[in-house]
Amino acid sequence: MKLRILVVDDEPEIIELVEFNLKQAGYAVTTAADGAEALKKARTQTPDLIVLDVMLPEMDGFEICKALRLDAATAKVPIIMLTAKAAEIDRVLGLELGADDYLTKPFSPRELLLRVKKILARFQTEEKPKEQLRFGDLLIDLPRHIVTWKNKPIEMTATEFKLLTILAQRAGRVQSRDQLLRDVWEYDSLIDTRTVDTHMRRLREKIGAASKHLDTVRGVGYRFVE
Amino acid sequence: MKLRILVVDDEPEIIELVEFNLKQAGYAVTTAADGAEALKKARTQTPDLIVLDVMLPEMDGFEICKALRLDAATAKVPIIMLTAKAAEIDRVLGLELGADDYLTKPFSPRELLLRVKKILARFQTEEKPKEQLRFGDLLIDLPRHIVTWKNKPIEMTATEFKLLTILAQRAGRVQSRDQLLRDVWEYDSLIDTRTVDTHMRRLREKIGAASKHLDTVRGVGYRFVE
DNA sequence: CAACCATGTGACGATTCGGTGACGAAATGA
DNA sequence: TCATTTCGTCACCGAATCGTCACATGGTTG
Repeated sequence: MKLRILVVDDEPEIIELVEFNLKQAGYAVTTAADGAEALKKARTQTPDLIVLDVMLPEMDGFEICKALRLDAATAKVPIIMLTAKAAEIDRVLGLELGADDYLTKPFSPRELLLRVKKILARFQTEEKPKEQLRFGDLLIDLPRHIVTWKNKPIEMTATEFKLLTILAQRAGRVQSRDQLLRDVWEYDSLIDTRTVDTHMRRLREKIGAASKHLDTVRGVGYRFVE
Repeated sequence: MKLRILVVDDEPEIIELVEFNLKQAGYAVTTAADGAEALKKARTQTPDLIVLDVMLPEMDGFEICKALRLDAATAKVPIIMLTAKAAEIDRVLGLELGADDYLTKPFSPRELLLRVKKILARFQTEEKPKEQLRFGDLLIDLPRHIVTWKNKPIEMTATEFKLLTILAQRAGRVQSRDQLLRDVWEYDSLIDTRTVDTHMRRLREKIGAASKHLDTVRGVGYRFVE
């Protein structure tokens, strides 16, 4: 499925340039020449990204941006602003507006593409955290704070649960002891890194057969294997 | 590591001026006087940025630009075009060429430096370090801390993994033993440089056929060849 | 060819690393 | 309050890994 991009600008040449390049790169592009059209298309087509010029007749880019954010249907769509003045950058990225990136004119098509890719990559991978993690017979239920093995509950402490969860959420990726200390214990560890080992041991003990998922990578850290 | 800039122009005065200023600013500069030379150097030296004059004998800047884009090895290098005519700007930044910025002659050295910095900053920050390195049948997965050859995992120790990774990330460039000690062992090595040899040997042993990628450069160090 | 130097190789002792059980402190809960 | 659970640290052990050495090998130089 192609990613959809809405381009908002009133200058036909810019529109043409941007549209051509984005289409070339495999995106589905729709365009709008003014604020009213932009808002309407944003709501009806739910694009994955909006490229928005600041300088527009009637409703300017700032206003459109604000309006987009206020509408629940479009509030979360990433926006890249096009601006002629470097001085406007602060306002563009400011809190009230919340654009996700900006480009100052003149910009090269390649530059635009880089930004588009970067922003889309960021938003695309930002999947909402799953409520349940399942690996074979092992089930981790985050909201319920329950772990089961073959449907049989496994008792464990809060720290152990968090440790297991963090590892499972990054299944496959090796986590160093320092990393784990930061993420599980949160405050910058005044804690001995060996503490992680002890908790891993207790965790392994409790989850029994499921401990086959918990891998030690000597000299590096621990890893959850699927 | 200094950023490398290739300057392409046929007028010696311009070359000299640009080269002096860029070097002053801490860049590594190489120059080319015509299209053929430019293409060759662009491919062999993999500069981080190319400053390209439009007006050149034989092959003009537009053609060179196009040729650079068509070659995978140079397609992603940002280009700043130098042009005498403001009227050419559209073409320079336009669809078919895709230069990343332009300067109209005459330009001041400060102006050039500003552009160079701007462009380099943009493209430099976009590059995220790769999570996977693939060379033929050899795959190095950094976050997973796994190396495979023809999809078959290769066991190795943490040090060996780091050594291989560092070499692979700098594929093609020879690394001295001292360099490797610094980067792999991190602290300023109280360690014998011959230790590197031993680890290279163990590494080669373990990765078997893939060791064809590991080159010894007599008298200098080791190199990862693609 | 001979001497020399850089690198490959195998072996070995030293060190590091992770698993483990134990213990007291801290937190929890009745 | 007291009993119980959970936590962080420690000491110890076996095993994996490391750094170094001595020697072999092979390329280079005169």
